[in-house]
Amino acid sequence: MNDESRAKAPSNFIRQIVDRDLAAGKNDGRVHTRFPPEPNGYLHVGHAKSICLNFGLAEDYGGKCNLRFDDTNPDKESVEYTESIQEDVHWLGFDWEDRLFFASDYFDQLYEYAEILIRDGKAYVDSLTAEQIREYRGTLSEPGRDSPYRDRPVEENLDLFRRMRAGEFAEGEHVLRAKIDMASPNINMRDPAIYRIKHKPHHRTDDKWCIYPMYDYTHCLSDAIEGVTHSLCTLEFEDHRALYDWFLEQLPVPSRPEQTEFARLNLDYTITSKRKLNELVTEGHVAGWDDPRMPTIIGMRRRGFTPAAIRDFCERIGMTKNDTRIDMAVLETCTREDLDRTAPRAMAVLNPLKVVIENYPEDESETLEAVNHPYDESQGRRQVPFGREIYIERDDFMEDPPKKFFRLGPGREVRLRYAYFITCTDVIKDDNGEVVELRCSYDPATRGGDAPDGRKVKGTIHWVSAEHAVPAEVRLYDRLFTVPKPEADKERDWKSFINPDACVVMDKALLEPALALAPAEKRYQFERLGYFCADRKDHAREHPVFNRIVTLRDSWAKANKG
RNA sequence: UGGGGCGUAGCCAAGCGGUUAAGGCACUGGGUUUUGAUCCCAGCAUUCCCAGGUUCGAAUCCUGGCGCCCCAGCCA
Repeated sequence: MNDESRAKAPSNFIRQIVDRDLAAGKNDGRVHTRFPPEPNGYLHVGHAKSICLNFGLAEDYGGKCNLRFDDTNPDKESVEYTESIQEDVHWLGFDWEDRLFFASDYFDQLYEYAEILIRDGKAYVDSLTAEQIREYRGTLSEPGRDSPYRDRPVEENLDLFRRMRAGEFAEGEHVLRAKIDMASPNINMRDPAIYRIKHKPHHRTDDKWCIYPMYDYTHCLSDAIEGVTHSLCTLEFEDHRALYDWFLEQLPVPSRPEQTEFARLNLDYTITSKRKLNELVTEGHVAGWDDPRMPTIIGMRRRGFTPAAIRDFCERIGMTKNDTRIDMAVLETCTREDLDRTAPRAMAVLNPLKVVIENYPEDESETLEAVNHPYDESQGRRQVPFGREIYIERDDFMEDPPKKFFRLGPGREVRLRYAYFITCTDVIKDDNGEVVELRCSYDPATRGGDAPDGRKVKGTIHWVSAEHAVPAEVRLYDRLFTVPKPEADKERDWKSFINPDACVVMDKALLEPALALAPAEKRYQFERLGYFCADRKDHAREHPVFNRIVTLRDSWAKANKG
């Protein structure tokens, strides 16, 4: 991976906390984080923010970051997801070395801890139904009531809990609860469930267990077991911190991690909810988790976004507790900046219009030299074939152009990039009055693109040689939704805002020959159009397929809008 | 209505009692250019949710409002 030297991330409130802890000599000067996904879906940009935070922090402070799967719910989890998540984290440029962990690795220890809680009178087996537990819990403004089973003797609790583990009960029959405070204003402290019965095989422990620990109980203990110092999570867990601390205080844990919360990422014109992304996939609104319209890591990768751009993006958006939404332009800028530096240039015509250069000798062709990158000489040069018949972009011709249109029009002269000046001499139309072909003349003295007499042209357009061009499919991607906050509308279903034009297929596109040789996932700038990436699944020598990652900035289009 | 958070420009975000209130994105002008790209240069908050108060001095401290987000899974 081309990594360059990664600049140290700007400071933020979390780094200030780490600095303060270090200065106070906390944790023996260790900084240890973890990225803890549940393997119940694919990772998305929101996760990228967390990954960059956790791994980036460890990197910058000479610490460590674990990858730990929070796999406590076999109903939703699978190995498919554990594998894709590992691939995505690696692709983003981070490495957990030998620290790949699973919460399920700790099931034995977690069970022992639960027995300790029971013996200490701090947990009990409740036999209320789920429905009843909900009723007993109270509401936001009223306290809950104690379960009638709350004061079961320790021995009975122990016996019941062991029989739960042994599989003697059906799902829902009993649940192990922490005994805290049913009147707590913090609902999470009203005797939360810590173990529930699930007669389901687990993707790692198979059928060893039929009781599974809950998130709140598992997470803090897993952090403590791993020696995590700074447990970073999103804002919705802020209320859970009291519980996180409670378990750590009750149990003889080997270390004392501290939870800090930050705001999750909201990106305009897309969604970052695993549940909703899953819905898009299962209902067929997109072609899969890796659909280039998806804000999943795998989708963004397929679209062509680079790891460096995504990392840069995560740095630029900041790290605070503010509930924010980020303008898509930030991601686009990061992507353009990275690709402008790195992507070789090439010419492709998306919507071809034939041009015949009438004074160019028949049955002849030649080869012209083009640079692969305007300011990175090391990318070298290439030969581009040229001939009497070429194709240009339809948008680069106007029959009755305004004064400021610096492209082709009847009688106008433009430069063909790396080639010649041409002048449009005639416009050929079909029966419907549609322009089907242009007749032009060229100036042989302008070979390479400069006029010896010093005359200038305002415009330079791209082109491909008709004889040599390679047909291709080019997919133009755009934002997934038509509105910035598809989830915000109370009346309309968020799915009704799916952008029908988020993928426009140009199946008559023509490439300069060099492009057909591109390997999958190779990125280019198609001059004057944007950045494109050879599709990692569908691209082939015989049938090139390119995805548009992002357009070039286009001040002409902008000036003509509205 | 109980609890937990948040509020600095169109969007992010520094700021931690004394600064002309950083920086980025977006936007607007101008220059360079064989990509209407890139690059360069300039502009863009007399004011920090509001109102009081403390202070020689407040975005920063205090008090009271207002607005927004999260929590009532045997999900994470």
